[in-house]
Amino acid sequence: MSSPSEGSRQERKQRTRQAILDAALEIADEESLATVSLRQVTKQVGIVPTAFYRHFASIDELGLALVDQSFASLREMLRDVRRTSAELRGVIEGSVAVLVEHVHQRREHFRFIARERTSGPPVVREAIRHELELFERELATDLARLPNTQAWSGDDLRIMANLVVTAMVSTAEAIILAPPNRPDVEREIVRTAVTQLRMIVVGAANWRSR
Amino acid sequence: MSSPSEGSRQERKQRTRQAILDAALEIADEESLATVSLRQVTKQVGIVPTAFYRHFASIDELGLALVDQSFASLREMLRDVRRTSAELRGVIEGSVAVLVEHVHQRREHFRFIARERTSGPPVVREAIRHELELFERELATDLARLPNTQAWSGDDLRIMANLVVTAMVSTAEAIILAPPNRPDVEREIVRTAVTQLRMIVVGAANWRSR
DNA sequence: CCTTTCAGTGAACAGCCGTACACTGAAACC
DNA sequence: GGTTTCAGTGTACGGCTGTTCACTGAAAGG
Repeated sequence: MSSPSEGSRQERKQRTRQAILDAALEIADEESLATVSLRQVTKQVGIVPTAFYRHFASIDELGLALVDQSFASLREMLRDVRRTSAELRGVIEGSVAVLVEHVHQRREHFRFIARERTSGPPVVREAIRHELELFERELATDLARLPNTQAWSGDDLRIMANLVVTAMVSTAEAIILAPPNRPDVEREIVRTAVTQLRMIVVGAANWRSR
Repeated sequence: MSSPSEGSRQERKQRTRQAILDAALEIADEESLATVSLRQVTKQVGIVPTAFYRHFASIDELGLALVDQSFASLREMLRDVRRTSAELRGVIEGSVAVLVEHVHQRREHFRFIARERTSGPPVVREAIRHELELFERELATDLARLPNTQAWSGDDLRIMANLVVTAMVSTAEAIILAPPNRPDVEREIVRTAVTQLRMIVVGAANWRSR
């Protein structure tokens, strides 16, 4: 009559799995994935420590699952950037606005990537590095559609994409770090990001045409 | 006759303190400062765990001391950049070369900053953020001496310095991550860094003069 | 020379860590 | 309806964690 929860067995398993991922993400947010213990996570979920192994073989594997989910958020953002860029002028302003919106919506995912990229378990670090490289390539194809970039080499597009990604990761970090409910601080960050993107775009164009 | 080691009492204390810092830096390099335990460190130094407290009140305090030493390395680099930039043409190439050299020489310090900036204990994170801000300001005054920047606002100089620091931190990370004894890979990183700095400098100049 | 200082010692503590193993009981299957 | 599957349970283990406290013995100071 009264099940411990709704749904079929595999639905319930999936829900527990997601609860573990959410709990780990939340705990890791305080310091880093390296400080997340299996026991903390399971306690927060409300299951016994050993039940963890029904879902993941190790914390590393859990970390890789978090990488997947975090990059899903990142790609969602890229889709939004493409959609809004097609509509109207002000590509740079629009893109930064989308970035800001997504960082707020999926704050923990963006912070996870920024953080574990340099500090996580080696496997996780490697996975993030790889995903970021793919992401850069995707961005490079978008940049190729900008005006004044038709004659560029693939190399130069990749270099520019790398710089843009670096600057945007840094912008995301700044937004995350900023105190909440301070629209003035955030507007300043946006202004900096927009200016930096302009420097990059205009600079790349002028440098190439020489 | 045979002392446990040379030197006066406070000299020996200073040497032990440095040994603790070195050991912590080495252990943190594997994952992060958050995974460094007092017992690991003291074991590596060859002293008993409780002796740690004769030098630091906590791991956090040790972390702050590491921030100091790491930024000393960073400032040493900036001094070298200034010295070589004054001599000759090719400011960008010269500066990147200096960066590469210093990253190799003080690899663990650079990695420590890049890593703990986002993942360390909150106090350490905050200290690094603050030091990086000072560093950016220092760099901004240097950038003001470049050609075509006389008319710039302080704001724009700061924004540009921020972008340069971001790009150089990213370059340092790439060098550290690169497999050793692969001059081809490293040359590619240098080429990317130089191109990116050119994009920034040329772009900033052109954008401003409009 | 006698006293004070203090870096390093060593035992003991309570608490958390990952993981092993045998188990239960309800859902899924035939 | 009887059997199988399997998410979650409960106990137990050795090992590592930070921190306490009283101590030793050599260097520093009067």
